[in-house]
Amino acid sequence: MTIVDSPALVAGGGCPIAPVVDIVFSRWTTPILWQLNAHGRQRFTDLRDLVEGITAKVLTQRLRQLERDGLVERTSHPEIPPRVEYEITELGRSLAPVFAALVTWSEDNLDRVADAREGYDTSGRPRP
Amino acid sequence: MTIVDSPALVAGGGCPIAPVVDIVFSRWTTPILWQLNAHGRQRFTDLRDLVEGITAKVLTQRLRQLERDGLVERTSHPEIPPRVEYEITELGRSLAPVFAALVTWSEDNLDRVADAREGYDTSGRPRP
DNA sequence: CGGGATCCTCTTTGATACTG
DNA sequence: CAGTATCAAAGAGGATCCCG
Repeated sequence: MTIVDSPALVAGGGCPIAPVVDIVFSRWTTPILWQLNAHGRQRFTDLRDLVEGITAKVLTQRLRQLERDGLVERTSHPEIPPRVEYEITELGRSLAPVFAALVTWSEDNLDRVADAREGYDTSGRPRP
Repeated sequence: MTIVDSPALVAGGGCPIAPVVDIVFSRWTTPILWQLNAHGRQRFTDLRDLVEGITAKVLTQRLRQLERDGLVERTSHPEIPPRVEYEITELGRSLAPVFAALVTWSEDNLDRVADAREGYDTSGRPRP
């Protein structure tokens, strides 16, 4: 069994991109990758400050997951006090085209979503 | 206040693509859009069967959200028994390049993620 | 048939305290 | 500093029943 026919994909409703979505777009992973890509190698605390709103506990969880998936590399310096640095990997950087496509779509269509929401909230709600 | 400086984005850790991620990659939305795009207009029950694993309640919630965001259009036929059809909109189809980028990335890199996971689980776990 | 309402479970998250 | 442990809170999701 490979990653593409894992239970996660089957649970994804028969959608070919369900695995990537699980890997790249689970909660907090996008901001973490974005900040690591924008600011380079970061210490744990500095990264926590860059990713606004995240707690240390959750940041640790997400970094472990990203490290396991090969998108982020962890470097521990055996010093006192301890120093741990995180860096985006080449595999992580290979997501750049995906992120670029999302930026483009945002610029072109985010205001259309806002319009749709306004119309829906005003008068478009489902009628039976 | 526009959609791009909404609380959701601020909570997204200062990441420019956080709004799109909220809209497009919340749970189940990708499989739903994928199936609607692949199979065209669908009745509620048929769509539920296409999206494996989803319950009627959750499908309704997600469809409401997608309709509000303008990605899906709902058509209700006042008959007995009732008939409701869902269809992807032009705005929804404009996501095609994003989805295509994800397919490409999957084909090129999903096995690398699998390798990274195996290495991590075998011997790569964080050492203090 | 397409849901809405209700109840209940279970995972995720937050807050706080503690340690090598 | 960079976590881990623990407990409490919250929200998502499932199961079931009912209605137009």
